[in-house]
Amino acid sequence: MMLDSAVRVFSRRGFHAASMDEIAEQAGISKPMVYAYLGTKEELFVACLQREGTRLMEAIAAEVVGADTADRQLWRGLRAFFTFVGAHRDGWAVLYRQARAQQPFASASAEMRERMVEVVAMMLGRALAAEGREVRDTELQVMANALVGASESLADWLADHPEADPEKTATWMMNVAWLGAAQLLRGETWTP
Amino acid sequence: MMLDSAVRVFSRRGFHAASMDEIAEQAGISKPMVYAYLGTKEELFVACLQREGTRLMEAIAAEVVGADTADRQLWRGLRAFFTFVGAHRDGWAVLYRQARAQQPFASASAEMRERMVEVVAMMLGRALAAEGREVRDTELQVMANALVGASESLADWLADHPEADPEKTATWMMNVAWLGAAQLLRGETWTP
Amino acid sequence: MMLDSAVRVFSRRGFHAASMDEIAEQAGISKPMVYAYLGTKEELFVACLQREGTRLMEAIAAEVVGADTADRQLWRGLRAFFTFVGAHRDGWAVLYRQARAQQPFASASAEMRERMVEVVAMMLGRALAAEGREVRDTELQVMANALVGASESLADWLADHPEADPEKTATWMMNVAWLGAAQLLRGETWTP
Amino acid sequence: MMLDSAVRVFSRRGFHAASMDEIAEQAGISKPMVYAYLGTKEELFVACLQREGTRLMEAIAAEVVGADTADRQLWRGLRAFFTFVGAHRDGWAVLYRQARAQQPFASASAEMRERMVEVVAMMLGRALAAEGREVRDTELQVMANALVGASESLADWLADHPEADPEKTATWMMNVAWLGAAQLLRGETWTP
DNA sequence: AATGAATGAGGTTTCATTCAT
DNA sequence: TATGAATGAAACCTCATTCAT
Repeated sequence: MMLDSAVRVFSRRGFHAASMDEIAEQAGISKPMVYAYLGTKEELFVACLQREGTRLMEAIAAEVVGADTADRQLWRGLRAFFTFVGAHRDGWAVLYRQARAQQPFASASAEMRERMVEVVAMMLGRALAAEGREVRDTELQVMANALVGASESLADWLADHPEADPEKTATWMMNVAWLGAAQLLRGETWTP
Repeated sequence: MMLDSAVRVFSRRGFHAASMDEIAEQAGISKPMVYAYLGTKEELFVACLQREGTRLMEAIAAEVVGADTADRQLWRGLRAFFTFVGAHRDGWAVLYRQARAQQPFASASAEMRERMVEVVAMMLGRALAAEGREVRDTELQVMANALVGASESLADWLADHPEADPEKTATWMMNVAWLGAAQLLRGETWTP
Repeated sequence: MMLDSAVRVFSRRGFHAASMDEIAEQAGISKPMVYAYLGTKEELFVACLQREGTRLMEAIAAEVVGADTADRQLWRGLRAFFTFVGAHRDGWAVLYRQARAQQPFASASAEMRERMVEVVAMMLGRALAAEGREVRDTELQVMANALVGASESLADWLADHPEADPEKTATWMMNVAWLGAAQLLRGETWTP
Repeated sequence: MMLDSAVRVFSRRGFHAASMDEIAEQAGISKPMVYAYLGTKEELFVACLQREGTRLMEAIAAEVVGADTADRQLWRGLRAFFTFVGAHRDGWAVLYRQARAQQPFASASAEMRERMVEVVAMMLGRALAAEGREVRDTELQVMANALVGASESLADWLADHPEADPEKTATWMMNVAWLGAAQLLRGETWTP
């Protein structure tokens, strides 16, 4: 399928170095077709990004749904995330990294990220509410942001280490996120 | 100065969209001079990256030095980091993001990041040793990676929110990193 | 045709001064087409050289074939050569001259010339053998080299003198080559 | 000296690839000096050409002067020529080759060559007159042209074969020129 | 799930050449 | 046998993008 070829080429070469010629060739069709169906190179990239992004979101949502407590929600979300990234090693992570850096996609990817952060923030918010506590929204945002950033970072690490295990990575991430450095240093651990 | 102009243009446009013409013009000199002094476009970008990277490292190192306990080291490092990023809003964060995505610089920036992660890992390792505990090296790496990732993420956030306060951001980050979500949810906080 | 334009422009301006822009314009197409079909500027020049060289070689070979004695072979070869050069006045001679001087083509053109010299040397060798005589190979080579050089020289002269007659030039060359100055001075002549 | 450096660089790199920077560096002075004393790159090349050309001419003239008969004049001229070329292996031949091919020097080098051809033609003319014979001027020109061309060719050959002996080369050339192929094939030789 | 052929526009890079000292 | 620093101009090459079929 066309988008698959595009994702592959964009990942391998990077947005700029990727040529429409190569993408068309990979897809086994002619360039004008690519333009007819997906439009401009930029639009094509955005299309790739959105498809992959949606898939990721859905994968996570599907997993999180069944959990009740905050920590189990977080855990399942993380596991789904890393599993997805691990399964699309040179798809998602690379594409996403590009999108965040390349000027014309900054907004598109920022928006996606925003959605993600929002979800995490909401999750944390609900957990707080359940404890009868409340936190200013900004703090929640920042906390969520940090969690997302840490996850992205480990996702990159995962994409670069083919031998690494997604589930184990998720566990580590969960520990860092849930317990924090202090507890970890004290020997506490969180296990599913 | 020439590097300043280059940093500015690279940040605004992105590596590829940045033209040597614009950089030269910004610097108030002619293109051949840029080539004479900094070499190729790629070399120029690397030069920018290195200068900013070095400055950042130095800023952090200078602050960390005076701290004794692990948490204070972490705190001071974070504060220095966010202060620096806040002061160079469209310098470091953007450049660094680019470097990580753009093919030819992937390795160079990966190396820099590796150094950073290494430092954090070492810090955590020493803290562990002080507690008489020991952890497998990979786990340390992953933990450090997560912390660095979270910080990068907040750095981006900071770069995108001109009104945000670096020191406060650092505090939040410290809380997330040190206490973890669980403690935070319980209402605990870490304060300098 | 594209190669024709290229030959024309290369001849007029010289390899370096010739611009791909001008070649494309002469051919009535756009620059990218030139690159698409013939490749790099260097490759384009080589293509010109080879086409013209092959044509020349074929023209000579076709004529020489029918001759039996050494002098008639030489005569026919020379006639074919000068006729060809006369008919492509600003093609072959100029291109060839360039190739010999321009660094990147030195070896390619040297090779072509070597083939030519080899042919002449072989012809002389056979003539000698027919007379029951034998000569060291180096001497044969040098002699052939001299003949080829003399021919090249007259070819240049012919290219520069539009009014000159190729066949008459061939006759002169034949006389010089076959009889040598001594005989010519004595009033002897060789006629077809 | 400046011209020496220029000759060396032009020979090694070719006119175009030679950079004024390298020439100045070789000469151990600064570029503006080169411009101050020798002018433009083209003028510099012409200056090289003329100096070397003059030296060659003088070397030949000095030798020819003492000879009486035509064949001895020719012989001495040839010997002087090849000796000179042999002694300046990568000076004269390469420079001259370039000059003949590179557009802006075509006329300058043609003129030099014309002088040479003229001298040879005159020599042949005198020899003919001494024999009481007379030939149309054009024929004389063409004959001289052929001789000069053959010599140039062997000069190139000599420049490319460091082990070759100039005097022996001159002898071969003399034989070809004086006796012609027919006599050589019959086993006749000319010896000084 | 058409395409081959064509192009406009732009970018990096390199030098010959010249001021200002 | 002055020079360091600067530049204008131009050349090669590539690619996203579109007609004409």
